[in-house]
Amino acid sequence: MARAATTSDPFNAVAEPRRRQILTFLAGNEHDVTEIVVAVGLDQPSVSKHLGVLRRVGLVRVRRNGRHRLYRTNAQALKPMHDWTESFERFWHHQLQSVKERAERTQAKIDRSGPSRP
Amino acid sequence: MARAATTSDPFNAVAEPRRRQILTFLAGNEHDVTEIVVAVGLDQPSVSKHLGVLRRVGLVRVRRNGRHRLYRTNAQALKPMHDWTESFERFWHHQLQSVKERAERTQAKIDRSGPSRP
DNA sequence: TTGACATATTCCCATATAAGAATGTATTGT
DNA sequence: ACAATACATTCTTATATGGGAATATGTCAA
Repeated sequence: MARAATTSDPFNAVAEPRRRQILTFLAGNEHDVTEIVVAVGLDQPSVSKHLGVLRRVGLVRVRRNGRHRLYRTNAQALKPMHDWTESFERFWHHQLQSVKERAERTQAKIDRSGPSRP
Repeated sequence: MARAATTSDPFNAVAEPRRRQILTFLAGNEHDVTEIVVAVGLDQPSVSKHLGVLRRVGLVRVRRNGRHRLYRTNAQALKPMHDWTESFERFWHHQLQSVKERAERTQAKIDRSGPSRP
């Protein structure tokens, strides 16, 4: 069996680099499909399929305007990912702190050993 | 072609729910493989394979202790994901703000229309 | 050395995709 | 109504897994 469907899991939907690229492009401003095609350098059907995935997991919203469809990133749908990664924040702080302290101890040792000589 | 290899992209490595589960379990405390097997309810070979993926992308570190291998989450490797999602933070704030303002306008309209009646 | 225990690796298979090509479907302008 | 424009969908195919089973590797204890 393979992993959970990209169509139901934001983590999986975002695992595809092109889709991240699209989400970044659509953050802030609406764009129609043709503009997205130009921006990401993929053919139109591929873009439409990626947009379909993003739409099904709620990562983008669509609005119709004549024969154009205007897409934009629904940033709120990324908040769960942000929250999940954030739950590790205190650990990477710990680790960075450890590295820093070790470096300081090492430096102190060097200092105590007196001036370096050729 | 399929997506970027799970072995080279942290986003993709984390797309698998079991691996997220493992990372959460290994955050803060070291655990050997048998403990992980019990914690996530998978068979040992599957766990070892997931750990292999996580190790190759740097999301976990290993330390050998006798015949045991102690794994722990390398939280720092999650920071890029945190940063990426965070770049959308101002947009979801905007959107939440819009929702809030619309609600307030609606409420004001209701208030102006006078007390409700049966 | 032998055996038990802890892990990793390999092989096989079913499934999920992503890209590419071709085709279908609206919607607008004339 | 008709052609053109803008997208979506379907079909096919090559590839990447994830799980299960079996097996290999490594390390400690007696």
